[in-house]
Amino acid sequence: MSVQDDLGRQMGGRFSTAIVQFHAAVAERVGLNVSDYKCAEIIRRLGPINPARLAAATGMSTAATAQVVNRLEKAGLAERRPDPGDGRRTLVHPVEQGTAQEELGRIFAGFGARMAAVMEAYDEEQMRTLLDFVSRTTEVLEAEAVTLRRR
Amino acid sequence: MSVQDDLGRQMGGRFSTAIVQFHAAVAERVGLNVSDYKCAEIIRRLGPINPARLAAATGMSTAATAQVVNRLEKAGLAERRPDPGDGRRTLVHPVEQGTAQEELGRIFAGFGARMAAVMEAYDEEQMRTLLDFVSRTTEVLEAEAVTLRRR
DNA sequence: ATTATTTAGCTAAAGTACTTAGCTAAATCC
DNA sequence: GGATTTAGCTAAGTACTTTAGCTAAATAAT
Repeated sequence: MSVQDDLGRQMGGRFSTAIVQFHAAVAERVGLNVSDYKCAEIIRRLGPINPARLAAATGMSTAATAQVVNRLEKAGLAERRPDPGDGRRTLVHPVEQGTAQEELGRIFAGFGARMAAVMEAYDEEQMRTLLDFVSRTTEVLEAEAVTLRRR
Repeated sequence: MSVQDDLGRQMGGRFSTAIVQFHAAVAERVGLNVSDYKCAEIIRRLGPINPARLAAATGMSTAATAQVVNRLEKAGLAERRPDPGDGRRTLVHPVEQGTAQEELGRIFAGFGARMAAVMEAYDEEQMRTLLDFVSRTTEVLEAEAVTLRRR
């Protein structure tokens, strides 16, 4: 039972479950379902984005994405605007102010503080190792997901 | 823009999305929805388990869990048996053989091989750091999820 | 230039999954 | 021995996702 095995087990089971549960709890707290919350995050992260790309990023159909955007507009978290360069296209813009955004800010401030406390245990060198590991693992996960879907 | 910020950003965004997407892809590949797949994993990991605990572990209602177990039984991934000690209780047992399990084995063998390649870059000391980080982060995530739901 | 095709996004209807409510049976309590 | 609690299930209602089909704008073809 090596350290590597421990790590693999932890990553595959409790850790990934914890991530999913945490995001589900955040979404619930803000009054969104998990899909809507995930889309809101992507919109905020990738700036103005068109529905097709949003659909591709989440793996959902474009129809489902349109309905997600409908709900996010109602919730005041996103806004549809016509693409000035192409009349067919729509750009979904993030809306930065509003109660939902403020609540999200508070939640992630609390989470950030706790993670900062965890981080204090590591020096610069170790943090570089952690970042490297997270980056590489992300790439493997993304690549595997694509491979699995492609077949 | 410190290494710590980079890590926080990566963890909050791309990494957690990648985990979710990967598990969704695996589930789809095996012909299950994400909830059913997650339950199957928990059943396999925690051995014979009763529906109430399974519901608590996933955050779903016991009613939804009963329906999940119905589908898993049909899929040949789990089996209900009466608890010998308490006639009210049911124990959900994992079923180890079958095509779905074999497919899962193949998928995780491939994933494991790629992660092993990532791991080669680290020595024992670094892997201990990684395991420590993952464990602590898991605890923070679980605690935060509970706190968010409690209020 | 006008028509045909492709592209982007949307709505509507159908299917699937989760929740709330209510039921049955076994164990425990008095 | 009857009342209450506990565990699990089914059924009906709600919500989200998909498939199918539509409209409008851009591009291609004749």
